[in-house]
Amino acid sequence: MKTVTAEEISAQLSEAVHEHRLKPGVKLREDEVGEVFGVSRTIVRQALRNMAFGGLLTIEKNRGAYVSKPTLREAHEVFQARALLEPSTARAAAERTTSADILRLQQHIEDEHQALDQGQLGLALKLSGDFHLEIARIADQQTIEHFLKQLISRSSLVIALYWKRRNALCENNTHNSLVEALRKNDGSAAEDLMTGHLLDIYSQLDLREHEEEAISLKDALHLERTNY
Amino acid sequence: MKTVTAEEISAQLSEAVHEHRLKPGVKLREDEVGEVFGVSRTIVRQALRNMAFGGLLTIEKNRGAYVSKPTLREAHEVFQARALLEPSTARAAAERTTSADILRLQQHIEDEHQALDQGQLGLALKLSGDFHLEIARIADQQTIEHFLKQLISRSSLVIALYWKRRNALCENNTHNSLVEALRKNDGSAAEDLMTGHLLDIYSQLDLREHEEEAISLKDALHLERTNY
DNA sequence: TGAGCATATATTGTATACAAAGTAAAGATA
DNA sequence: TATCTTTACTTTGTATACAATATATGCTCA
Repeated sequence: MKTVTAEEISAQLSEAVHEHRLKPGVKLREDEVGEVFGVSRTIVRQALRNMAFGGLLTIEKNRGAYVSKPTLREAHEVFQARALLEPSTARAAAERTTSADILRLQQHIEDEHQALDQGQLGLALKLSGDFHLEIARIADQQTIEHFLKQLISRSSLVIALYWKRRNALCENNTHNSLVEALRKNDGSAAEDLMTGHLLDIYSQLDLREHEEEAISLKDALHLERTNY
Repeated sequence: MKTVTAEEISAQLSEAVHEHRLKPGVKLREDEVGEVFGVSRTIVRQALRNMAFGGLLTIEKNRGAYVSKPTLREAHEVFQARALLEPSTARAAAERTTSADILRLQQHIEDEHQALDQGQLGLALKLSGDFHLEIARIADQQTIEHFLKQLISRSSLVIALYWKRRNALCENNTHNSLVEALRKNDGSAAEDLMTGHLLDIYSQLDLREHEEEAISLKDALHLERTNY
Protein backbone atom coordinates (compact mmCIF):
# COMPACT_ATOMS: atom_id res chain seq x y z
CA MET A 1 0.00 0.00 0.00
CA LYS A 2 1.45 3.27 -1.15
CA THR A 3 1.47 6.07 1.38
CA VAL A 4 0.45 9.50 0.18
CA THR A 5 2.91 12.36 0.79
CA ALA A 6 2.16 15.93 1.77
CA GLU A 7 3.52 17.05 -1.59
CA GLU A 8 1.07 14.88 -3.50
CA ILE A 9 -1.80 16.24 -1.46
CA SER A 10 -0.83 19.86 -1.97
CA ALA A 11 -0.31 19.19 -5.66
CA GLN A 12 -3.79 17.75 -6.04
CA LEU A 13 -5.39 20.47 -3.97
CA SER A 14 -3.50 23.12 -5.92
CA GLU A 15 -4.72 21.65 -9.16
CA ALA A 16 -8.29 21.72 -7.89
CA VAL A 17 -7.92 25.36 -6.91
CA HIS A 18 -6.34 26.15 -10.25
CA GLU A 19 -9.24 24.55 -12.10
CA HIS A 20 -11.76 26.43 -9.98
CA ARG A 21 -13.16 23.24 -8.53
CA LEU A 22 -12.18 24.72 -5.18
CA LYS A 23 -13.25 28.34 -5.13
CA PRO A 24 -11.85 31.26 -3.13
CA GLY A 25 -13.17 31.27 0.41
CA VAL A 26 -13.81 27.53 0.65
CA LYS A 27 -12.63 26.00 3.89
CA LEU A 28 -10.43 22.93 3.95
CA ARG A 29 -10.98 21.02 7.16
CA GLU A 30 -8.04 18.91 8.20
CA ASP A 31 -10.10 15.86 9.12
CA GLU A 32 -12.01 15.98 5.88
CA VAL A 33 -8.91 16.27 3.70
CA GLY A 34 -7.22 13.56 5.71
CA GLU A 35 -10.11 11.21 5.17
CA VAL A 36 -10.13 11.83 1.43
CA PHE A 37 -6.45 11.00 1.09
CA GLY A 38 -6.34 8.38 3.80
CA VAL A 39 -3.72 10.00 5.99
CA SER A 40 -3.67 11.59 9.40
CA ARG A 41 -3.97 15.28 10.08
CA THR A 42 -0.21 15.46 10.55
CA ILE A 43 0.36 15.05 6.83
CA VAL A 44 -2.57 17.22 5.86
CA ARG A 45 -1.25 20.05 7.97
CA GLN A 46 2.09 19.89 6.19
CA ALA A 47 0.33 20.10 2.84
CA LEU A 48 -1.87 23.00 3.91
CA ARG A 49 1.04 24.97 5.33
CA ASN A 50 3.01 24.50 2.13
CA MET A 51 0.14 25.85 0.11
CA ALA A 52 -0.29 28.76 2.48
CA PHE A 53 3.36 29.65 1.96
CA GLY A 54 2.67 29.99 -1.75
CA GLY A 55 -0.32 32.21 -1.08
CA LEU A 56 -2.89 29.73 -2.34
CA LEU A 57 -4.39 29.19 1.09
CA THR A 58 -4.80 31.50 4.02
CA ILE A 59 -4.47 29.93 7.43
CA GLU A 60 -6.26 31.71 10.23
CA LYS A 61 -5.03 30.72 13.66
CA ASN A 62 -7.43 28.42 15.44
CA ARG A 63 -9.90 28.82 12.61
CA GLY A 64 -8.52 26.76 9.75
CA ALA A 65 -7.31 26.92 6.16
CA TYR A 66 -9.28 28.70 3.46
CA VAL A 67 -8.70 29.08 -0.24
CA SER A 68 -7.31 32.60 -0.50
CA LYS A 69 -9.37 35.52 -1.70
CA PRO A 70 -6.76 37.87 -3.19
CA THR A 71 -7.49 41.52 -2.56
CA LEU A 72 -7.43 44.01 -5.39
CA ARG A 73 -4.01 45.02 -4.29
CA GLU A 74 -2.72 41.45 -4.44
CA ALA A 75 -4.30 41.03 -7.84
CA HIS A 76 -2.31 43.98 -9.13
CA GLU A 77 0.86 42.76 -7.48
CA VAL A 78 0.61 39.30 -8.97
CA PHE A 79 0.41 40.63 -12.49
CA GLN A 80 3.09 43.23 -11.88
CA ALA A 81 5.43 40.47 -10.70
CA ARG A 82 4.60 38.33 -13.69
CA ALA A 83 5.27 41.30 -15.96
CA LEU A 84 8.78 41.47 -14.51
CA LEU A 85 9.57 37.78 -14.74
CA GLU A 86 7.87 36.35 -17.77
CA PRO A 87 8.92 38.49 -20.75
CA SER A 88 12.64 38.05 -20.06
CA THR A 89 12.07 34.38 -19.43
CA ALA A 90 10.31 34.04 -22.77
CA ARG A 91 13.28 35.71 -24.44
CA ALA A 92 15.68 33.30 -22.75
CA ALA A 93 13.47 30.38 -23.70
CA ALA A 94 13.46 31.39 -27.35
CA GLU A 95 17.19 30.98 -27.50
CA ARG A 96 17.03 27.41 -26.22
CA THR A 97 13.84 26.06 -27.75
CA THR A 98 14.15 22.71 -29.48
CA SER A 99 11.76 21.08 -31.90
CA ALA A 100 10.69 18.69 -29.14
CA ASP A 101 9.72 21.71 -27.05
CA ILE A 102 7.65 23.06 -29.91
CA LEU A 103 5.75 19.81 -30.21
CA ARG A 104 4.99 19.82 -26.53
CA LEU A 105 3.77 23.42 -26.59
CA GLN A 106 1.56 22.73 -29.59
CA GLN A 107 0.09 19.76 -27.78
CA HIS A 108 -0.62 22.06 -24.86
CA ILE A 109 -2.48 24.52 -27.03
CA GLU A 110 -4.45 21.73 -28.64
CA ASP A 111 -5.47 20.30 -25.27
CA GLU A 112 -6.52 23.75 -24.18
CA HIS A 113 -8.73 24.24 -27.23
CA GLN A 114 -10.28 20.86 -26.73
CA ALA A 115 -11.06 21.64 -23.10
CA LEU A 116 -12.68 24.90 -24.16
CA ASP A 117 -14.78 23.17 -26.80
CA GLN A 118 -16.03 20.75 -24.21
CA GLY A 119 -16.90 23.59 -21.90
CA GLN A 120 -14.31 22.60 -19.32
CA LEU A 121 -13.37 26.14 -18.45
CA GLY A 122 -11.42 25.20 -15.35
CA LEU A 123 -9.30 22.66 -17.14
CA ALA A 124 -8.61 25.11 -19.95
CA LEU A 125 -7.47 27.68 -17.42
CA LYS A 126 -5.16 25.15 -15.79
CA LEU A 127 -3.64 24.18 -19.15
CA SER A 128 -3.19 27.80 -20.05
CA GLY A 129 -1.19 28.30 -16.86
CA ASP A 130 0.88 25.22 -17.56
CA PHE A 131 1.78 26.71 -20.93
CA HIS A 132 3.44 29.61 -19.17
CA LEU A 133 5.27 27.29 -16.82
CA GLU A 134 6.47 25.24 -19.75
CA ILE A 135 8.20 28.33 -21.13
CA ALA A 136 10.06 28.82 -17.86
CA ARG A 137 11.07 25.18 -18.04
CA ILE A 138 12.40 25.65 -21.56
CA ALA A 139 14.33 28.68 -20.38
CA ASP A 140 15.87 26.25 -17.89
CA GLN A 141 15.24 28.58 -14.96
CA GLN A 142 14.13 26.54 -11.98
CA THR A 143 14.10 29.41 -9.51
CA ILE A 144 11.93 31.58 -11.70
CA GLU A 145 9.76 28.58 -12.50
CA HIS A 146 9.25 28.06 -8.78
CA PHE A 147 8.09 31.65 -8.30
CA LEU A 148 5.99 31.56 -11.44
CA LYS A 149 4.21 28.46 -10.24
CA GLN A 150 3.00 30.44 -7.24
CA LEU A 151 2.13 33.49 -9.29
CA ILE A 152 0.15 31.52 -11.83
CA SER A 153 -1.81 29.72 -9.12
CA ARG A 154 -2.63 33.04 -7.58
CA SER A 155 -3.57 34.39 -11.00
CA SER A 156 -6.16 31.70 -11.16
CA LEU A 157 -7.64 32.94 -7.91
CA VAL A 158 -7.62 36.49 -9.26
CA ILE A 159 -9.42 35.35 -12.38
CA ALA A 160 -12.00 33.52 -10.29
CA LEU A 161 -12.75 36.72 -8.43
CA TYR A 162 -12.25 39.50 -10.95
CA TRP A 163 -12.83 38.10 -14.42
CA LYS A 164 -15.09 40.46 -16.39
CA ARG A 165 -17.13 38.19 -18.60
CA ARG A 166 -17.88 35.11 -16.66
CA ASN A 167 -19.13 32.91 -19.42
CA ALA A 168 -17.10 33.83 -22.44
CA LEU A 169 -13.44 32.93 -22.31
CA CYS A 170 -12.34 34.59 -25.51
CA GLU A 171 -10.36 32.57 -27.96
CA ASN A 172 -6.85 33.85 -28.07
CA ASN A 173 -4.09 33.38 -30.60
CA THR A 174 -1.27 34.78 -28.54
CA HIS A 175 -0.10 31.37 -27.41
CA ASN A 176 0.21 30.33 -31.03
CA SER A 177 2.17 33.45 -31.90
CA LEU A 178 4.44 32.81 -28.95
CA VAL A 179 5.16 29.28 -30.09
CA GLU A 180 5.97 30.63 -33.53
CA ALA A 181 8.44 33.12 -32.08
CA LEU A 182 10.04 30.39 -30.01
CA ARG A 183 10.28 28.14 -33.04
CA LYS A 184 12.14 30.86 -34.93
CA ASN A 185 14.35 31.42 -31.89
CA ASP A 186 13.26 35.03 -32.02
CA GLY A 187 13.87 36.24 -28.47
CA SER A 188 12.77 39.84 -28.99
CA ALA A 189 9.47 38.80 -30.52
CA ALA A 190 8.84 36.29 -27.75
CA GLU A 191 9.54 38.91 -25.12
CA ASP A 192 7.24 41.47 -26.72
CA LEU A 193 4.47 38.95 -27.26
CA MET A 194 4.65 37.87 -23.64
CA THR A 195 4.49 41.45 -22.42
CA GLY A 196 1.44 42.07 -24.57
CA HIS A 197 -0.17 38.82 -23.57
CA LEU A 198 0.09 39.61 -19.86
CA LEU A 199 -1.29 43.10 -20.40
CA ASP A 200 -4.11 41.50 -22.34
CA ILE A 201 -5.12 39.23 -19.49
CA TYR A 202 -4.68 42.06 -17.03
CA SER A 203 -6.98 44.32 -19.02
CA GLN A 204 -9.72 41.72 -18.99
CA LEU A 205 -9.93 41.86 -15.22
CA ASP A 206 -12.35 44.13 -13.46
CA LEU A 207 -9.99 45.65 -10.96
CA ARG A 208 -12.04 48.61 -9.88
CA GLU A 209 -12.91 49.03 -6.25
CA HIS A 210 -15.80 46.80 -5.37
CA GLU A 211 -18.22 47.79 -2.70
CA GLU A 212 -17.09 46.10 0.47
CA GLU A 213 -18.68 42.70 0.74
CA ALA A 214 -21.17 42.46 3.57
CA ILE A 215 -19.52 41.05 6.66
CA SER A 216 -22.42 38.74 7.34
CA LEU A 217 -25.95 38.10 6.32
CA LYS A 218 -27.14 39.67 9.52
CA ASP A 219 -25.36 42.91 8.81
CA ALA A 220 -26.67 42.87 5.26
CA LEU A 221 -30.23 42.64 6.50
CA HIS A 222 -29.65 45.43 8.96
CA LEU A 223 -28.38 47.55 6.09
CA GLU A 224 -31.50 46.91 4.05
CA ARG A 225 -33.70 47.72 6.94
CA THR A 226 -32.13 51.12 7.51
CA ASN A 227 -32.23 51.91 3.81
CA TYR A 228 -35.96 51.45 3.38
CA MET B 1 4.78 31.99 29.76
CA LYS B 2 4.96 32.92 26.13
CA THR B 3 4.91 30.07 23.64
CA VAL B 4 7.27 30.28 20.69
CA THR B 5 5.75 29.95 17.22
CA ALA B 6 7.17 28.15 14.20
CA GLU B 7 7.47 31.51 12.45
CA GLU B 8 9.64 32.95 15.18
CA ILE B 9 11.91 29.93 15.06
CA SER B 10 12.32 30.04 11.30
CA ALA B 11 12.91 33.78 11.50
CA GLN B 12 15.69 33.34 14.03
CA LEU B 13 17.24 30.44 12.18
CA SER B 14 17.03 32.36 8.90
CA GLU B 15 18.79 35.27 10.48
CA ALA B 16 21.54 32.99 11.74
CA VAL B 17 21.99 31.55 8.27
CA HIS B 18 21.95 35.00 6.76
CA GLU B 19 24.70 36.14 9.15
CA HIS B 20 26.77 33.06 8.39
CA ARG B 21 26.54 31.84 11.96
CA LEU B 22 24.97 28.75 10.47
CA LYS B 23 27.00 27.74 7.45
CA PRO B 24 25.95 25.75 4.36
CA GLY B 25 25.92 22.05 5.06
CA VAL B 26 25.26 22.31 8.78
CA LYS B 27 22.64 19.90 10.02
CA LEU B 28 19.72 21.06 12.14
CA ARG B 29 18.52 18.22 14.34
CA GLU B 30 14.91 18.51 15.37
CA ASP B 31 15.49 17.58 18.99
CA GLU B 32 18.34 20.02 19.31
CA VAL B 33 16.43 22.94 17.83
CA GLY B 34 13.42 22.06 19.91
CA GLU B 35 15.47 22.09 23.09
CA VAL B 36 16.95 25.49 22.25
CA PHE B 37 13.55 27.07 21.74
CA GLY B 38 11.72 25.04 24.35
CA VAL B 39 9.14 23.49 22.05
CA SER B 40 8.38 20.04 20.76
CA ARG B 41 9.53 18.64 17.46
CA THR B 42 6.11 19.31 16.03
CA ILE B 43 6.74 23.04 15.96
CA VAL B 44 10.35 22.66 14.89
CA ARG B 45 9.31 20.59 11.92
CA GLN B 46 6.91 23.31 10.80
CA ALA B 47 9.68 25.86 10.98
CA LEU B 48 12.15 23.68 9.10
CA ARG B 49 9.69 22.88 6.35
CA ASN B 50 8.89 26.56 5.90
CA MET B 51 12.56 27.34 5.49
CA ALA B 52 12.98 24.46 3.07
CA PHE B 53 10.21 25.89 0.94
CA GLY B 54 12.21 29.10 0.60
CA GLY B 55 15.31 27.17 -0.38
CA LEU B 56 17.25 28.01 2.74
CA LEU B 57 17.25 24.45 4.02
CA THR B 58 17.31 21.17 2.18
CA ILE B 59 15.35 18.35 3.77
CA GLU B 60 16.52 14.86 2.91
CA LYS B 61 13.96 12.22 3.64
CA ASN B 62 14.76 10.22 6.75
CA ARG B 63 18.07 12.08 7.06
CA GLY B 64 17.18 15.53 8.28
CA ALA B 65 17.40 19.22 7.47
CA TYR B 66 20.64 20.83 6.32
CA VAL B 67 21.51 24.42 5.52
CA SER B 68 21.42 24.43 1.72
CA LYS B 69 24.55 24.41 -0.38
CA PRO B 70 23.48 26.16 -3.58
CA THR B 71 25.00 24.70 -6.70
CA LEU B 72 26.69 26.91 -9.26
CA ARG B 73 23.57 26.74 -11.31
CA GLU B 74 21.42 27.91 -8.43
CA ALA B 75 23.87 30.69 -7.71
CA HIS B 76 23.45 31.98 -11.25
CA GLU B 77 19.69 31.62 -11.10
CA VAL B 78 19.37 33.56 -7.86
CA PHE B 79 21.17 36.56 -9.29
CA GLN B 80 19.38 36.33 -12.60
CA ALA B 81 16.06 36.43 -10.76
CA ARG B 82 17.19 39.37 -8.66
CA ALA B 83 18.28 41.16 -11.82
CA LEU B 84 14.72 40.84 -13.12
CA LEU B 85 12.98 41.97 -9.96
CA GLU B 86 15.11 44.55 -8.21
CA PRO B 87 15.86 47.27 -10.78
CA SER B 88 12.20 47.83 -11.62
CA THR B 89 11.37 47.74 -7.96
CA ALA B 90 13.98 50.38 -7.24
CA ARG B 91 12.43 52.54 -9.93
CA ALA B 92 8.99 52.13 -8.42
CA ALA B 93 10.38 52.85 -4.97
CA ALA B 94 11.97 56.11 -6.15
CA GLU B 95 8.58 57.46 -7.07
CA ARG B 96 7.18 56.85 -3.60
CA THR B 97 10.14 57.55 -1.34
CA THR B 98 9.43 59.85 1.58
CA SER B 99 11.90 61.67 3.78
CA ALA B 100 11.15 59.20 6.56
CA ASP B 101 12.21 56.40 4.23
CA ILE B 102 15.46 58.21 3.49
CA LEU B 103 16.25 58.49 7.18
CA ARG B 104 15.64 54.79 7.66
CA LEU B 105 17.85 53.85 4.73
CA GLN B 106 20.64 56.10 5.95
CA GLN B 107 20.40 54.49 9.35
CA HIS B 108 20.73 51.13 7.65
CA ILE B 109 23.89 52.17 5.86
CA GLU B 110 25.35 53.57 9.05
CA ASP B 111 24.63 50.36 10.96
CA GLU B 112 26.23 48.40 8.16
CA HIS B 113 29.40 50.49 8.28
CA GLN B 114 29.57 50.16 12.02
CA ALA B 115 29.24 46.38 11.80
CA LEU B 116 32.03 46.31 9.24
CA ASP B 117 34.27 48.46 11.43
CA GLN B 118 33.74 46.06 14.29
CA GLY B 119 34.60 43.14 12.08
CA GLN B 120 31.10 41.69 12.26
CA LEU B 121 31.04 40.54 8.68
CA GLY B 122 27.96 38.38 9.08
CA LEU B 123 25.92 41.17 10.59
CA ALA B 124 27.04 43.57 7.89
CA LEU B 125 25.93 41.09 5.26
CA LYS B 126 22.54 40.73 6.91
CA LEU B 127 22.06 44.50 7.08
CA SER B 128 23.08 44.83 3.47
CA GLY B 129 20.36 42.36 2.54
CA ASP B 130 17.82 44.21 4.64
CA PHE B 131 18.67 47.37 2.72
CA HIS B 132 17.46 45.71 -0.47
CA LEU B 133 14.32 44.48 1.23
CA GLU B 134 13.64 47.95 2.52
CA ILE B 135 13.53 49.22 -1.06
CA ALA B 136 10.91 46.65 -1.95
CA ARG B 137 8.95 47.77 1.09
CA ILE B 138 9.14 51.40 -0.04
CA ALA B 139 7.95 50.33 -3.48
CA ASP B 140 4.98 48.88 -1.57
CA GLN B 141 5.21 45.55 -3.35
CA GLN B 142 4.54 42.80 -0.86
CA THR B 143 4.59 39.96 -3.35
CA ILE B 144 7.94 40.96 -4.77
CA GLU B 145 9.22 41.58 -1.27
CA HIS B 146 8.21 38.04 -0.35
CA PHE B 147 10.18 36.60 -3.26
CA LEU B 148 13.10 38.91 -2.66
CA LYS B 149 13.31 37.79 0.93
CA GLN B 150 13.95 34.29 -0.29
CA LEU B 151 16.37 35.37 -2.99
CA ILE B 152 18.41 37.50 -0.62
CA SER B 153 18.66 34.69 1.92
CA ARG B 154 19.86 32.40 -0.79
CA SER B 155 22.30 35.07 -1.96
CA SER B 156 23.82 34.92 1.47
CA LEU B 157 24.40 31.20 1.02
CA VAL B 158 25.91 31.83 -2.39
CA ILE B 159 28.25 34.41 -0.91
CA ALA B 160 29.26 32.00 1.84
CA LEU B 161 30.25 29.45 -0.77
CA TYR B 162 31.53 31.45 -3.72
CA TRP B 163 32.83 34.79 -2.43
CA LYS B 164 36.22 35.49 -4.00
CA ARG B 165 38.10 37.36 -1.32
CA ARG B 166 37.20 35.87 1.95
CA ASN B 167 38.62 38.46 4.26
CA ALA B 168 38.14 41.74 2.50
CA LEU B 169 34.56 42.90 2.09
CA CYS B 170 35.19 45.93 -0.04
CA GLU B 171 33.66 49.19 1.00
CA ASN B 172 30.99 50.12 -1.40
CA ASN B 173 29.26 53.41 -2.11
CA THR B 174 26.47 52.09 -4.27
CA HIS B 175 23.99 52.01 -1.43
CA ASN B 176 24.67 55.69 -0.79
CA SER B 177 24.18 56.54 -4.45
CA LEU B 178 20.95 54.59 -4.44
CA VAL B 179 19.64 56.51 -1.46
CA GLU B 180 20.53 59.72 -3.24
CA ALA B 181 18.60 58.68 -6.35
CA LEU B 182 15.62 57.74 -4.20
CA ARG B 183 15.78 61.04 -2.37
CA LYS B 184 15.61 62.86 -5.68
CA ASN B 185 12.77 60.59 -6.78
CA ASP B 186 14.90 59.75 -9.79
CA GLY B 187 13.50 56.40 -10.90
CA SER B 188 15.76 55.91 -13.92
CA ALA B 189 18.88 56.50 -11.90
CA ALA B 190 17.71 54.17 -9.16
CA GLU B 191 16.96 51.46 -11.68
CA ASP B 192 20.35 51.78 -13.36
CA LEU B 193 22.21 51.91 -10.08
CA MET B 194 20.49 48.77 -8.89
CA THR B 195 21.28 46.94 -12.11
CA GLY B 196 24.91 47.91 -11.78
CA HIS B 197 25.01 47.06 -8.11
CA LEU B 198 23.73 43.53 -8.70
CA LEU B 199 26.20 42.98 -11.51
CA ASP B 200 28.88 44.22 -9.17
CA ILE B 201 28.09 41.66 -6.49
CA TYR B 202 27.72 38.99 -9.14
CA SER B 203 31.13 39.74 -10.58
CA GLN B 204 32.76 39.34 -7.20
CA LEU B 205 31.68 35.72 -7.01
CA ASP B 206 33.90 32.93 -8.18
CA LEU B 207 31.40 31.03 -10.26
CA ARG B 208 33.77 28.87 -12.27
CA GLU B 209 33.38 25.14 -12.14
CA HIS B 210 34.97 23.80 -9.02
CA GLU B 211 36.49 20.37 -8.95
CA GLU B 212 33.87 18.05 -7.58
CA GLU B 213 34.13 17.86 -3.83
CA ALA B 214 35.23 14.47 -2.58
CA ILE B 215 32.24 12.38 -1.62
CA SER B 216 33.90 11.29 1.59
CA LEU B 217 37.25 11.29 3.27
CA LYS B 218 37.58 7.60 2.67
CA ASP B 219 37.15 8.02 -1.06
CA ALA B 220 39.59 10.91 -1.03
CA LEU B 221 42.25 8.72 0.53
CA HIS B 222 41.65 6.03 -2.03
CA LEU B 223 42.13 8.62 -4.74
CA GLU B 224 45.45 9.77 -3.32
CA ARG B 225 46.68 6.25 -3.02
CA THR B 226 46.01 5.47 -6.66
CA ASN B 227 47.57 8.74 -7.75
CA TYR B 228 50.95 8.17 -6.11
C1' DT C 1 -39.54 37.93 20.86
C1' DG C 2 -34.47 39.08 21.16
C1' DA C 3 -30.17 40.03 23.36
C1' DG C 4 -26.96 38.07 26.42
C1' DC C 5 -25.09 34.16 28.80
C1' DA C 6 -23.91 29.27 29.66
C1' DT C 7 -23.19 24.88 27.98
C1' DA C 8 -22.04 21.54 24.45
C1' DT C 9 -19.84 20.37 20.25
C1' DA C 10 -16.55 20.73 16.69
C1' DT C 11 -12.03 21.99 15.08
C1' DT C 12 -7.48 23.33 15.43
C1' DG C 13 -2.83 23.40 18.16
C1' DT C 14 0.76 20.88 20.51
C1' DA C 15 3.10 17.15 22.70
C1' DT C 16 4.08 12.54 22.95
C1' DA C 17 4.36 7.57 21.73
C1' DC C 18 5.48 4.36 18.57
C1' DA C 19 7.16 2.83 13.91
C1' DA C 20 10.57 3.10 10.28
C1' DA C 21 14.75 4.31 8.53
C1' DG C 22 19.42 5.57 8.92
C1' DT C 23 24.02 5.54 11.32
C1' DA C 24 27.66 3.90 14.02
C1' DA C 25 30.01 0.29 16.63
C1' DA C 26 31.45 -4.22 17.56
C1' DG C 27 32.39 -8.73 16.08
C1' DA C 28 33.22 -12.46 12.59
C1' DT C 29 35.46 -14.22 8.63
C1' DA C 30 38.69 -14.40 5.07
C1' DT D 1 44.25 -6.01 8.33
C1' DA D 2 40.17 -5.20 5.50
C1' DT D 3 35.57 -6.22 4.44
C1' DC D 4 31.21 -7.86 5.54
C1' DT D 5 27.52 -8.75 8.88
C1' DT D 6 25.11 -8.21 12.93
C1' DT D 7 23.52 -5.42 16.59
C1' DA D 8 22.64 -1.33 19.20
C1' DC D 9 21.60 3.28 18.98
C1' DT D 10 20.11 7.66 17.03
C1' DT D 11 17.09 10.35 14.35
C1' DT D 12 13.26 11.12 11.53
C1' DG D 13 8.20 9.97 10.02
C1' DT D 14 3.42 9.33 11.28
C1' DA D 15 -0.51 8.69 14.10
C1' DT D 16 -2.87 9.60 18.09
C1' DA D 17 -4.19 11.68 22.55
C1' DC D 18 -5.06 15.62 24.95
C1' DA D 19 -5.37 20.77 25.47
C1' DA D 20 -6.93 25.19 23.82
C1' DT D 21 -9.82 27.79 21.04
C1' DA D 22 -13.72 28.73 18.25
C1' DT D 23 -18.42 27.81 16.86
C1' DA D 24 -23.08 26.35 17.59
C1' DT D 25 -27.02 25.35 20.49
C1' DG D 26 -30.17 26.10 23.97
C1' DC D 27 -31.48 28.70 28.02
C1' DT D 28 -32.58 32.74 30.92
C1' DC D 29 -34.31 37.13 31.66
C1' DA D 30 -35.81 41.51 30.36
